[in-house]
Amino acid sequence: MNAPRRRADAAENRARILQAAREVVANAEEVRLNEIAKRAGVGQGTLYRHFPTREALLAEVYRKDVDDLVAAAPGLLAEHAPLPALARWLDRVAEYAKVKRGVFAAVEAGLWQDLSAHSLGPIGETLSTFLDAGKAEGTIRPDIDACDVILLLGYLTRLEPAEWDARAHRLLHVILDGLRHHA
Amino acid sequence: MNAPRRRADAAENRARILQAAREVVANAEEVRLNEIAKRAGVGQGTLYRHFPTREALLAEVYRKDVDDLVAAAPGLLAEHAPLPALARWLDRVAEYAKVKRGVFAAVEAGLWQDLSAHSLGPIGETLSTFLDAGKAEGTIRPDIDACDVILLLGYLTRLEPAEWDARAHRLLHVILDGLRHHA
DNA sequence: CAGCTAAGCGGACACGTGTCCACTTTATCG
DNA sequence: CGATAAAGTGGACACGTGTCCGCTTAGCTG
Repeated sequence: MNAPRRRADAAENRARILQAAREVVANAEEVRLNEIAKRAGVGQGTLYRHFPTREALLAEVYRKDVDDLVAAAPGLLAEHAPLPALARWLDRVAEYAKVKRGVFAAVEAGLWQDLSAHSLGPIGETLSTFLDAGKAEGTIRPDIDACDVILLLGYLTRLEPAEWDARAHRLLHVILDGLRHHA
Repeated sequence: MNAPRRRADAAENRARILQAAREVVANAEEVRLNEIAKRAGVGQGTLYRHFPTREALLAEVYRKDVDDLVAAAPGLLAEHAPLPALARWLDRVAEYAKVKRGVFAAVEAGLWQDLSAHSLGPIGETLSTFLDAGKAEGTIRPDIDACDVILLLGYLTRLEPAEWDARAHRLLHVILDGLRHHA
């Protein structure tokens, strides 16, 4: 972590790539890696060196959004019972996914890589918080974990914009009902 | 449907492509369209003319499997109440998805195209049968449709083989619980 | 300050997908 | 049977992703 050898220019390149990525994401609908590289004035090799996959890049670009989402969790848990709190939080997640479709897909994919590495990542951790609270209370079935929920939430990725309003919210409720522990 | 003009050789090409596709799917893990074209002795253009997307091709290759799945539905509905019948059918679907992962993804994607075209396709129709029976009985919530269920089922596509046994069945139950109508 | 070493660079390349269009073939019709 | 129109063909091409490797250059070392 502490200052690997040649950080000066490498870090600058990394920053430039990120900057370029933000611009491209903001302006264009399509996010093409080589375009980002060109705009940042670096070769693809450099881009891929800093961000091994497209998901890694997008995840970094939107790290702040994820942080905001994560930060909202404790407040919800303090004010509501676990299940309603989770419902509200997922509403926020879904809202976000609606606006930033492509990004959400990327984040989800990245998240999936985290899971392979036996790390839940910030989103997974947050989900676990809700789930644990619900399990302790006895309202959430004890046999599921954050990974399961993420799997189910994946539908948000595939939902066409046109179908969004009609289905997203309702399906969230279906999932929440499924998570409920029927004593 | 009845004999468009130049069917003779075109149909033969189509058959050869299908034949080649079956061989490739059976032998290789990777399914590359251009390999199929080469093996069939046709150009890519011809392949894409007959099957506009990779899903269309795969769907045709596995049409029989889908038919089998669809054919199993009436029997289940005759012997069981709607919800348990659906549970068993989804078990079969999941079982199939486990063995033929790539295929399932392709079928799902194709199915999604059907839905865009306002046609449910055979799988969608079958699901609707179960859902309608359950709604009539009052055990399935009335506000969901086949499309919703397919959306939720999408997790099967993303599930890693290693995780399969641990999660697939359980998540099926979570979904079924979510579909249940709590009066 | 000069020389060294490896971290870092960047673009050429390989690969798969899907599109396009000039050419070929075949069914029909006079 | 020969002309014709259009259905069909096939491969070249454009594009995006991701990899690879020889060259550059920053930062240490004496």
